[in-house]
Amino acid sequence: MERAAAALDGEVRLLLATREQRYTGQRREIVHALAGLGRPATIAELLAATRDLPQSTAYRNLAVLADADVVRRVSGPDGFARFELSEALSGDHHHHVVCESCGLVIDAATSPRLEAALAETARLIAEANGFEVTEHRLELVGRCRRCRAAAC
Amino acid sequence: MERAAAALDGEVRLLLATREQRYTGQRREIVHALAGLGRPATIAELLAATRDLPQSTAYRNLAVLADADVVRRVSGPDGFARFELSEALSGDHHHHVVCESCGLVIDAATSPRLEAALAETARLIAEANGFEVTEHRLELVGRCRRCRAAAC
DNA sequence: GGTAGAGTGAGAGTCATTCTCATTTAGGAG
DNA sequence: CTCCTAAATGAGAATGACTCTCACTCTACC
Ligand SMILES: [Mn+2]
Ligand SMILES: [Mn+2]
Ligand SMILES: [Zn+2]
Ligand SMILES: [Zn+2]
Repeated sequence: MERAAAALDGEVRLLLATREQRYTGQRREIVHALAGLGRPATIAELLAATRDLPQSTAYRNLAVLADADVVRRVSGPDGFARFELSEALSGDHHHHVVCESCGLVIDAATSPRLEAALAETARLIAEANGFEVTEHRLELVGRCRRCRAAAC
Repeated sequence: MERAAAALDGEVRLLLATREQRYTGQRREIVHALAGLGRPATIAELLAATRDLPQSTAYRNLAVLADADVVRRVSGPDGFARFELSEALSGDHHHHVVCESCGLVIDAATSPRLEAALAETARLIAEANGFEVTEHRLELVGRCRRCRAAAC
């Protein structure tokens, strides 16, 4: 993990440098908390996972990190914003599964077949509507294992 | 349109009746405004498209209509909630294309190939994570024709 | 017509998020 | 190392979409 953490820091520093932003201790804490969690985290989760991170600083730094394409903002089923390391950084395109009962959001692997169908859909949309489709977001909605077990 | 409008009202009345809710004039105005627009509308758009609809009544009635499965709440790229007639009512499963420049959201037809790929993905998720997937939401993100034309 | 309960609407309240600004910090110049 | 300047910080105020309150109105049913 030492090596991976150092490589992550190097990439983040580079992305921030292109926007003339510094890679401060708090920003590193946020990035490493997100890397450790491995799923989209709310502000509350980030505050719990770090030491001495004021709420206003968390919001401001997440905006900076999102602008530098270090993190991505994901909207969950509840009203809370969630954040994860960007696909540019992790190099792994994926989708999300959300539990409509407890709000949990986890990553879901994609597949060549699904991506091919999505690409074809995007092409048809472009033809029919003049819309240029640059990315897609897919959420699979349901109930997580825990909520199913606890169900009445 | 006369026939279709009457049929729509009948279905809405039935859906509301199962929740012991009335189909009032304001609720009819909202439903018909949504039917006329044919794409997810914001509260502001609904207020502009109707006469004498106070904001608080719009929010309350949209909540009632959503609870009765007459309308569906869709989250747009900006922070604003959007509403459309439910798929149960229109009988047409579809996805959305959103313009990240101006916030426009329009409907996008699906295809058997895409739905099959989505169903397979849902099955794999269930196997791997114990997640019971009941529905999916797909947003194709890009730039609309108007924003592309106006681009710098 | 009378009445009980649903619906209405103006305004107050909520709360995640953003903004403000005085203070602290850090990186480069000398 | 010591300034100097601009970025970063953080406590609190402000914002704004949305929800709640409650006195009033309407409506379905008798
Ligand atoms: Mn993710
Ligand atoms: Mn739609
Ligand atoms: Zn759950
Ligand atoms: Zn646009």
